[in-house]
Amino acid sequence: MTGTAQENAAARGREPAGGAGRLARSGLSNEIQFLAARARSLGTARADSRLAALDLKVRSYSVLALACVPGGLSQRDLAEYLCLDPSQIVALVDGLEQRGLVERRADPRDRRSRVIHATAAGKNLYASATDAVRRAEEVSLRNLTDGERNRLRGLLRKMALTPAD
Amino acid sequence: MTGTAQENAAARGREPAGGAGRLARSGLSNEIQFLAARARSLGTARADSRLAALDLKVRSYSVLALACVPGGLSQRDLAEYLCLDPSQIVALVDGLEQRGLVERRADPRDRRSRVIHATAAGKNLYASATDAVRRAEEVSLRNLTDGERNRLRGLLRKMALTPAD
DNA sequence: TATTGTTATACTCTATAACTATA
DNA sequence: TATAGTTATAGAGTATAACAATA
Repeated sequence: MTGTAQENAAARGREPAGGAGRLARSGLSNEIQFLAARARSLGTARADSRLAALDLKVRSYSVLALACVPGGLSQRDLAEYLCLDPSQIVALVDGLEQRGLVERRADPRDRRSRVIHATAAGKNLYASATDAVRRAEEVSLRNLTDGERNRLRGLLRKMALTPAD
Repeated sequence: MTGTAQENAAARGREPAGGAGRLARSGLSNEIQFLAARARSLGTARADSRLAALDLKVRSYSVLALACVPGGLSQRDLAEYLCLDPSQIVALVDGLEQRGLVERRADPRDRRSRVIHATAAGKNLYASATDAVRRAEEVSLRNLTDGERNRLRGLLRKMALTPAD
């Protein structure tokens, strides 16, 4: 066997399954935004299926992760970090709070604000959840070396984590 | 003025707006999947707002883009590339077809399949749409050099465009 | 038997506006 | 007057199963 599967398919005069070869030549596949969207779609599906055993999804897992940040974060902060509307945070925090995983604490410096903290149970579940998410991410990144993963992480941080417009 | 805005904020003893500093230290912000999801959220919002003038969204724009690939693609292919269920493609193609932007053609080699082709009007609109999308992407990538953009594109292609599990 | 496109349906997610309590 | 959280509601997106036509 010589050459890649795609080269072999091309040598046989047809595209690989699903016509992925033609996609690779479309303008879309050179758009960083499209690639990020595809990476996200494939990745959340993989993570959701692994988080299901813990009765979590990527969305609730993300809230739990931020609730584990020392000092906690306000619901406003959660909305901003997760690119969700503040009204959507309510149900997510409600669900975790009813399971005893997080709690809303009063902010002594601003009584309008509620600071979300993970409970001990929440931190325990978060530890299991990060393992599940890491295994899912391992699948998504299977074609990248450690060095490539670090470079990709740095570039994405620069793209997605820098101050807004 | 010396130092970054974040350093200045830290020097004043508080976090930058929205507590972004604390986010940067959370485990979440080191997950490539989370960063890809954030990049996608911010990017699609920017692109959608610019595509609105053309009566398109990122989803319909993506279908139009693939319809412009020479030879066209089956609806099954569209679903696979866009990570959507085949049943969702129907309404997207319907909408574009009713506007005369794409057409369903019979596949002579498989009469079950319909090949989606962009019309001349569709190709014209696609040209305007790619400009709009490029301007939106420019905002998302404003902190990256050309070299960094090329590296990011290559890494994302490797991550999101390689054969499935 | 399996696959393509399609329809129908229910479910989740998302966006918007309004309300309350605080600031 | 503005902001944090909340509620209600409508709209958009998504997943599933079933069906007809074709392979």
